[in-house]
Amino acid sequence: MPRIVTIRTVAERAGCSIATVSRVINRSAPTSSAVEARVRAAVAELGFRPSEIGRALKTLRTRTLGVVIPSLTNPVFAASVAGMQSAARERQHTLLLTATDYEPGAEAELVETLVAQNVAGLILTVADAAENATLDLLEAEGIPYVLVHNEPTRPGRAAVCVDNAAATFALTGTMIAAGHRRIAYLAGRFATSDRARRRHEGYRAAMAAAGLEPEAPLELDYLGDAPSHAEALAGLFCAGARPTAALCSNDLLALSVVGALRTLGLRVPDDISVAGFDGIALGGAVHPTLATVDTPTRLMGAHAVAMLFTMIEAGAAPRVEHLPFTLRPGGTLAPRV
Amino acid sequence: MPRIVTIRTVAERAGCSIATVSRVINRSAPTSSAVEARVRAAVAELGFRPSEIGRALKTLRTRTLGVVIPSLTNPVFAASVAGMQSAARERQHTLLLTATDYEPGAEAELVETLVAQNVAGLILTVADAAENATLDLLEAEGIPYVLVHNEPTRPGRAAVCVDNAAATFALTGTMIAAGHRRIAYLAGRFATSDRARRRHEGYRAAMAAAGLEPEAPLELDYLGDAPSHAEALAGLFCAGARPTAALCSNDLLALSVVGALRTLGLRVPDDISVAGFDGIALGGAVHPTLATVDTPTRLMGAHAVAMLFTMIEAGAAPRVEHLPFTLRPGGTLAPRV
DNA sequence: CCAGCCCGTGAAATCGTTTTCAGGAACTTA
DNA sequence: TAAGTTCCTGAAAACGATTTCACGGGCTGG
Repeated sequence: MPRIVTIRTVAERAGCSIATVSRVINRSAPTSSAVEARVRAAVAELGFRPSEIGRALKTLRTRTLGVVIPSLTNPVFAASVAGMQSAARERQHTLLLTATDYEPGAEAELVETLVAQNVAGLILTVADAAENATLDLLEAEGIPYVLVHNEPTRPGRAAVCVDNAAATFALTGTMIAAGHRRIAYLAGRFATSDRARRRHEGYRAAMAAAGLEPEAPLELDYLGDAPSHAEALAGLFCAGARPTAALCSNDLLALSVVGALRTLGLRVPDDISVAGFDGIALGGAVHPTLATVDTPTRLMGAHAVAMLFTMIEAGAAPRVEHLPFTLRPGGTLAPRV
Repeated sequence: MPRIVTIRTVAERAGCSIATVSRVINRSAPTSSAVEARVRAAVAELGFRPSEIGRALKTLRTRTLGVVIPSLTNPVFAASVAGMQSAARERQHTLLLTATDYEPGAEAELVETLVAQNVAGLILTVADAAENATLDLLEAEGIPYVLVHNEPTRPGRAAVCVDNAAATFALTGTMIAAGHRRIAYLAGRFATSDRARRRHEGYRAAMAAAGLEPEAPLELDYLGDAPSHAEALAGLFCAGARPTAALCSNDLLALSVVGALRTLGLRVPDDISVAGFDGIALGGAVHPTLATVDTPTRLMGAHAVAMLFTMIEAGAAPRVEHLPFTLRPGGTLAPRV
């Protein structure tokens, strides 16, 4: 029994045409105050709210933004979506949310779905922004989009992100300054994603700048069961000449690594220092607190929406916006004595 | 430059009427294999995808589910939305996601927005399911909805939840069995929400059943800064005869409480045992691991979607589905020696 | 061989809006 | 008073799909 009160109902009640009702509602043209009052009264009495669908069909524009992220389970993405949601709401828009769940082919399919819904624009975090047929398609169709977390190398792609390389460069520098020489690099399942690559580059650059030998990255599934992590880490950290510190490519991984090291009988940070990346809230709630790079995740989502609107409304050209990161000291990172 | 290829373009290309194209696409009526082949070819060549808007306007039904939650920042809600998303995707639907950010009046407004988009149904977590004008409105309009996390007392409201009272009853029982007699109850900002109330009831019932005196609940903002929590807890736990255990109404709060107690110089669990509620993933990543009630959050989201579909498609009557919880032992809860 | 059926197809109505176009009333100005 | 403005309003045409209705051709059965 959906939607029985349409603009026609209102028009009858107010004794005018539907065109006039539309004009009153959207203030799209001047109306006499008498008519306007009658229309407003009718709207209120009937509880009328214009159908977004009817409106969208005519204008071919919806008040909806499409979102594609890998997963909501990762607090980083959850936080940025939260930022998008509140920024969108301020502008009377809603989010059509989809997640790939790390399924490779899903990106293209989800974008297609969203485009079929005539979203006003898209915000997405993709595996690789460089060679991405889906993004090419959006550009070909002229549908505005903004990337979040991705750092596109190719010009012409709009994005909101932090400078991942600079951030790991700085973080690695802090660890080196604390006296660490052998710093392991532990990567999550994102080893193939563009941002993970950039982070790794920053690590290598910092090591090289200090005249140190970068370690080969060790790839781990984050938030996989801790036992498996312990096993994977045993080889590296239970050897004679082991690293004194571990740089993890994200916070979830870092928290898991701290736990795994503990089960191996290694103390953090006494035996091994650990640092993460992202700055998720819970990093500050654990003990010892997690040393990490604090990235303004929620803000990134909000800025992405803002940027998308400048593109939609003002036709602004795509650009890359770098948001500032800060190093967050934490108990897991101690000077090497 | 949106959407240049419509069903009409396809019809011309295939040399048939738009009605036939529609029939082929939806298999809504038999077509000759020759025509069908031509239409499919045209669809493929043109990359045609039917406009959800056009379709929705005619049928007055969208392939979209509206979601209203308090916040994405809480991993509990993020996880249940993740479950909804994947369940919806299996059924070729997408989520229109909104969050109230704990703003009191927002619920009604968001639901109105979603209804204006002609969502097929709604899934929501509200502050109070008992006396809720918004839900009454949905029922009056005949729009199907399912609550998640809420435990409606009034019959006729569909919901997927755990038995919060039974769960805290069990958890409190475990603590009592471990020898604790004075068990503090710490509540989050949800003190007013129906599920928080149910949890508190379970605690009180368990205490009463054991012939113990329930403590007055202490209300805290969760994930507020730890210092403020330490301050708030100091009075209770630095007294002479202090509780030996604290039951927290959710995991985020519990993690924060553990940290706050630590800053007060109290050891967990040696001096004070702590337990949470929800079973968020990170509870297992911290040390000591968090004792808690494990609730199938993601599953709840998925089940909510499933239930919603039975209501939409089969016209099933609203019902309350209780999902099982399990007590998850953890290092924060130790026997009192 | 003819009547009757079934099957595939197209024309047209419809969904709820926005928007263009034209017309009528009121008012100003010569 | 006539002509020219200005303003407000309504009729009607979109937008892109689904769906009803009717029709024509090829069957089948008597």
